[in-house]
Amino acid sequence: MPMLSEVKQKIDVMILNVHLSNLIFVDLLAQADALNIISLVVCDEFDELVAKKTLSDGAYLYLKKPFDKEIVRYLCQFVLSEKIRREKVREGSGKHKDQLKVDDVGNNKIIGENKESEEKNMSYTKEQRNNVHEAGNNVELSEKYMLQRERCTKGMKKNNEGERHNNAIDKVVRRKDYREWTEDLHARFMQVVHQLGEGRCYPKEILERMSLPGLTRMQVASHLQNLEPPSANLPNEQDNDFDQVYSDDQNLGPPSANLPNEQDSEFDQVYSDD
DNA sequence: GCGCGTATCT
DNA sequence: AAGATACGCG
Repeated sequence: MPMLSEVKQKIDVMILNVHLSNLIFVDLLAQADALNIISLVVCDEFDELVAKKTLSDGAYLYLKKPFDKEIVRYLCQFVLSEKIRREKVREGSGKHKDQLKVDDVGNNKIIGENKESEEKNMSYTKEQRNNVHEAGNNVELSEKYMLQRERCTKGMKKNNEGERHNNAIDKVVRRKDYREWTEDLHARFMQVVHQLGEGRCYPKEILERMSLPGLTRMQVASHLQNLEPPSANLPNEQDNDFDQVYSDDQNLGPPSANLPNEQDSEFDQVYSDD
């Protein structure tokens, strides 16, 4: 473990050969995970429970021996793709949502869309990339030999000591679906907001008027929050006596100095898309 | 306990 | 940056 963190050159991958009789390597896995080192665990037996434990402890793949050379070839591609994925996540190359897509287990989708960042650091050829893609989609292969770690660990709420009966009940706590506000969705949202007017732009009503199946009030609220520019508050129409005091750059005069029709246009400004 | 606004987290 | 979550308040 000290070696992992003290070695100067960055370690990309750690391959761990283990026996089921000896499971004390979990700390090592955790250490590697903390250092963002990709860990492969190799074992000569397949035990699903151990495999899952291993994966949840930070391993990226669990492999049963023996495996042929072809697997090894795919293996480096798996590692490579994971490495790229992590890099992208780390530098948050935002904008492109590929990275955050909540893939389910086993579908190691390869990011092929982004052009620059990968070209820069890596030097693999295009055909290699295609092979990677192939490997990622080769479900049969991956199911036969390995179990892949599920991403997006999270979603467990207050999993406190209230319940000692840890068994099949808690199952898989799925992360709440990530709501992506597409153009259409946003447009619909804006339409409803305008339709409601500044008087009652409350999440609940917006939610109801949008009438979309999976949408939650929280999501609407969150989106609404992002919409508002920091200093402008909306739910007032004309009875804002003291609000204007806090706006610094305009309306230096008393509140009564407002032009009668300026409020509407101001509202439009606030909510018009850039 | 819900719905809201706001702050903070990922 | 875009959403999710936490939290306090009425």
